[in-house]
Amino acid sequence: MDFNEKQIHIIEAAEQLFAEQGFNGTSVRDICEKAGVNLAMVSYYFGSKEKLLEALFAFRGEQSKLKLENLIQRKDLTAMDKINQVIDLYIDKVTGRHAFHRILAREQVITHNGEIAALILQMKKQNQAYVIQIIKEGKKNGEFKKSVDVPLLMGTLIGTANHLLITRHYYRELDNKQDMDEAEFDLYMKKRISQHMKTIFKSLLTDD
Amino acid sequence: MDFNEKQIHIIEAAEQLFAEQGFNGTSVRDICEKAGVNLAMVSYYFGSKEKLLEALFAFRGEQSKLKLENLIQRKDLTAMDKINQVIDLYIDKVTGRHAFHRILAREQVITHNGEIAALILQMKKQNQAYVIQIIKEGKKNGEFKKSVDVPLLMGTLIGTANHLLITRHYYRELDNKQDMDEAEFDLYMKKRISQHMKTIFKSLLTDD
Amino acid sequence: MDFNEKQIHIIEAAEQLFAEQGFNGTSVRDICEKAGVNLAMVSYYFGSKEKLLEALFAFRGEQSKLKLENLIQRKDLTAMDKINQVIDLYIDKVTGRHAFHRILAREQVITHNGEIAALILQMKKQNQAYVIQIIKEGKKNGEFKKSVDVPLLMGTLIGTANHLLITRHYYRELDNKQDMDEAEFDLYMKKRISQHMKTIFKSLLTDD
Amino acid sequence: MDFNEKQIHIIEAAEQLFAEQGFNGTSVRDICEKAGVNLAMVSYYFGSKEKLLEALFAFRGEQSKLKLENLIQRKDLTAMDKINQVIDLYIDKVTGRHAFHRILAREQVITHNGEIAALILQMKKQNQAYVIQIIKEGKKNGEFKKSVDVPLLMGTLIGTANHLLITRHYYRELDNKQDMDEAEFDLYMKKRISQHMKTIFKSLLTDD
DNA sequence: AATGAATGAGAATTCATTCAT
DNA sequence: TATGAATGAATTCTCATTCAT
Repeated sequence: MDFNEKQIHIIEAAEQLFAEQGFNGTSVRDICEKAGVNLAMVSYYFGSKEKLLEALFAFRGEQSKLKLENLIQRKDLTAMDKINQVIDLYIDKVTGRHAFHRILAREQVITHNGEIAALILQMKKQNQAYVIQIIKEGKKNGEFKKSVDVPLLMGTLIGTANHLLITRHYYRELDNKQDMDEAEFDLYMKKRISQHMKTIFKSLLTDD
Repeated sequence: MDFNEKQIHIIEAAEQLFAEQGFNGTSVRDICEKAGVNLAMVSYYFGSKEKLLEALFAFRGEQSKLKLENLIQRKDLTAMDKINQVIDLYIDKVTGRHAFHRILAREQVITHNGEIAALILQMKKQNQAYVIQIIKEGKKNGEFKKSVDVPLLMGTLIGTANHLLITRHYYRELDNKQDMDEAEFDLYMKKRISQHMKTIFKSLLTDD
Repeated sequence: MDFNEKQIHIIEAAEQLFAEQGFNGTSVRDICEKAGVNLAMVSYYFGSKEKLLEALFAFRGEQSKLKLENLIQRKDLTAMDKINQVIDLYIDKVTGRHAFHRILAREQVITHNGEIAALILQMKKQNQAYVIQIIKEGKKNGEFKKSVDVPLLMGTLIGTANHLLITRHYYRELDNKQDMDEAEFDLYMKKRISQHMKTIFKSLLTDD
Repeated sequence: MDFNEKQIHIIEAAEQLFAEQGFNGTSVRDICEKAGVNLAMVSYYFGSKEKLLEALFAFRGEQSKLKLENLIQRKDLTAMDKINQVIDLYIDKVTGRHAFHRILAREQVITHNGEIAALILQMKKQNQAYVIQIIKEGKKNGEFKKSVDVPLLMGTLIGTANHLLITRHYYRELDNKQDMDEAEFDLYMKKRISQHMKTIFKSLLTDD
């Protein structure tokens, strides 16, 4: 779990490429070229391409939980505020420059690797626990009325954000936004998705 | 667009494997072995592995629109009924034995192929048009009150259904359902997802 | 040695392609497409691709000797006239639309096939015999003085004509004739080669 | 243009095989077996079979010009001597163990590759320039009288030498030299061709 | 007499990985 | 610690040919 600078550099190159081209669509040569390191370095540092993927998951998984942990403990926010921040946090992760979540969206590929599956499961459990806690809190103080299927709700958030991100180029055409530049359109979609998810969460959690 | 029996057989074998292992993770050898045909048949019938994927999209795309078309014209259903049926129709497609939609969920891989991207865009446009029509109808007759971002709502349906399907094995563990057999658990998840999506749609479309 | 219309049609298609792309560079599929016949026809009619080449040699070899035979018997021409006509006849064959001689120029490929080698040898012997006869005649009547290595002289004619034909596009650039159209340039080269070869033959056969 | 020992070894193996069997008739497997290297080495070192051919042309092309350059500058030789040496130099190249010129004789195959065509054109231009210079020199000092089509004369030298080399086995039979061993016959042919070409050049360049 | 379907063998190339240095 | 060279296995695709009809 301790990666040196060069290893991190390789992991980040791999992350980009895996997100863009998939695991099988990315060659070790591609990764090393992008990272500007010798072809043998992946095997040397990680043992194999598959182990590099594991390293990537271990590396990014580590970083993920911190923000949620902090969020949950804040006293100055309502439960709804927190939920909204969770939403934006997820959307940020999915749309952000770290391509990790785009890789997660293709988990199938990875399913065969027990090591990785375990990491993902653990991450999901933890995140879910945080959200459940927020909702519990909201119910206790009367903000939230209804009961809700939290795991599915989290799946909705992740699934929707991922899907819309991956297929955003279709929305560009469907909405006739071809004149926007890439960055502008990404921001536009991000806000739109955020708004949409918040509406959903609010509907499901409150009486209106 | 006219495929003979053998071609369809190969397409179906490919569909399964592409869904399970991704396009790049599936070799022509795999496909031919699964289909029980000679290794050269993919090239012979489709020209290349990529063209086989195109054929798959052309083949399944064709079949998809019919059901929605029929649904929309029924006079005996309320708009909400129709929406609920649309939801079940999608979930059926995603969870059904035709693995086509699981492949769609990895559209990135495919994006580089203009032929396929065009097919998908067209399909999406059409499906969206149907749903918009249902919602319009619902508004007109007073069933639906609120305005809603239909493209994102469709994305929510597809994204959520896909994601939950793909990651369903996590829910097995999260919910302690390890004792259910595969089929039973799939049915359970299907119902749960359906319920969940219907709740979301209802919340967004009506005043409760 | 009796070919029906369809067989001749295939042979002619093959002739063109073999000349342009070589024997190994031409697929049976190419030939059948060019000839507009079913892919199985080459095997059906000729047994194999190699046998098709044999058939081509047998077919064109047959046609070749007639003109020389006629030429030799004419009484109205001097030996020098006849030699000059032999030169033009060869150049015509090499530059003409029948690509047969362009294939001959790549005999190496073919050398392994005894059947074909025998055909070529026989053809060469015969043609040489004709030329030797003309030269004998010329010496007898005092036209030609010198002795000459006839086989090599024939080789010079064929080798030069073939080589210049094959590499004629280089001469286009070397001579700055890029503005001439294909046909015009071919005619220009043909005349130039003819003139050149006649000068050589005259030098070698007469006292000037 | 800088090849290591192993690359040169592969190039030389390829050279032999391309000369014997043509480019299309030679598989990468053949080349690697002959060179005693791993099958993947051709791709590894040259990128592709086609690029290997380019490398071969670049490699041999480089070596070719040096000898002519030296020859032209010698003060102890008459122009005729130099011409005769040019002839022998070409015949040596064509008959020598370096199979490069036998490949050149099949230039058609290669024509589609612009890289190679350019290399050949440049080589031809240069060689021609050298010969033109020798002839100019000869005319200036009164050795040569007549004007001559130098490009065609060079074509005659190359075309004839190539053709006679390629078809030398026919001459074995035509001349009843079946009892000579391979090396002896090659030497015999070489001398004969040399004599023949010198006679032609002398006839065309001088008054007798 | 003719052909569409099928196939086994072989083609070139790419891949992840290893190893001597 | 780092790497250039090397490689065996696997990849997709093309090929000439066969065969049932």
